[in-house]
Amino acid sequence: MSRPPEPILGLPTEPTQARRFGKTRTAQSSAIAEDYAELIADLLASVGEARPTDIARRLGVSHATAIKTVARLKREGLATSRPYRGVFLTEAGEALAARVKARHRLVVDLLRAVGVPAEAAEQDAEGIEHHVSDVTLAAFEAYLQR
Amino acid sequence: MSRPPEPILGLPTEPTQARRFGKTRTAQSSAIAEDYAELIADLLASVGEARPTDIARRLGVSHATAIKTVARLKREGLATSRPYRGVFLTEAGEALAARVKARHRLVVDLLRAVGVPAEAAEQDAEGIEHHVSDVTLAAFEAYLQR
DNA sequence: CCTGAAATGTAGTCGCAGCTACACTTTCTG
DNA sequence: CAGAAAGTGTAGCTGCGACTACATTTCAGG
Ligand SMILES: [Mn+2]
Ligand SMILES: [Mn+2]
Ligand SMILES: [Mn+2]
Ligand SMILES: [Mn+2]
Repeated sequence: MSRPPEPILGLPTEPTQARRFGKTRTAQSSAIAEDYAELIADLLASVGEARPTDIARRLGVSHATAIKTVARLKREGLATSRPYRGVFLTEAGEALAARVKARHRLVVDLLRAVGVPAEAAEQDAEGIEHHVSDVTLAAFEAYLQR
Repeated sequence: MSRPPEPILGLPTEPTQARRFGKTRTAQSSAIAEDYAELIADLLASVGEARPTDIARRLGVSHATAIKTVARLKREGLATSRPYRGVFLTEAGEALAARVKARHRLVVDLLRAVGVPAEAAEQDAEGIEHHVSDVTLAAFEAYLQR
């Protein structure tokens, strides 16, 4: 007979903590897809096309890396592309990009609102955004409208 | 002759954006080490030892994964361990754990302060914490003392 | 309209973080 | 104190995201 999960002083319960870390890992694995979707949408909107080289330069990675990751987006139904013809977003990809872009803005705004300097806010938001849940996002929105 | 880097409407300049994404990638690669250090310190403080199985259960990963990652921490000079004898932190590891723990608390407190519900704050902080720079952290602290 | 530069694609390698399976050691317990 | 249970370690596999090197295709200037 195994002992019942005895809670430890100050620490969350074991399954609770495991679930939290697990969700964080999941969020992390979608982070790159989110950034690609957002960036591709931005490029399509501002310059009319999203070429692998441009994506790569903006992300600071090699073009080979960008191309491989775009292949993953295609596998996941977020993007389309044909050889030598640039990258586009599917409906799902555009929807993701829109959500991600709105969230990005909100996170930056919240950081600015609590006194974080502009460049730090932009920098940190790039990572933070991927870990902000809908509940938290709603709280940010409420806070900003107060 | 290559065209001068013409800025694009609404988008950050190319090198700026690349630098931001790069820093985010770097932060991400230290995230796991940070969580391990914090957790090992917590276990040592609360139950007196940090066994691979406990670490694994708390993180929600297999014990094999925990052991491999601890090996990486040892390589990086953050932890020590001997076969079948549990894991300990080096001075560097303890210093990291202390910083990480303080930052974790501050992030949760900030989220709570702007109206994020308790569980969402705890959950999201687990990922957010790894992307909060010192500048942002200072701003959080100032805000909380307003 | 040719040709060289730029972009694109592909192959192969690496480290990390996950997993399962299995072997071995330590600890607990009847 | 012997055997069972629990913990530990190792091997081998996967996918991802990064890289370099090289081959191929497109495209723009002369
Ligand atoms: Mn981002
Ligand atoms: Mn973003
Ligand atoms: Mn964390
Ligand atoms: Mn933490």
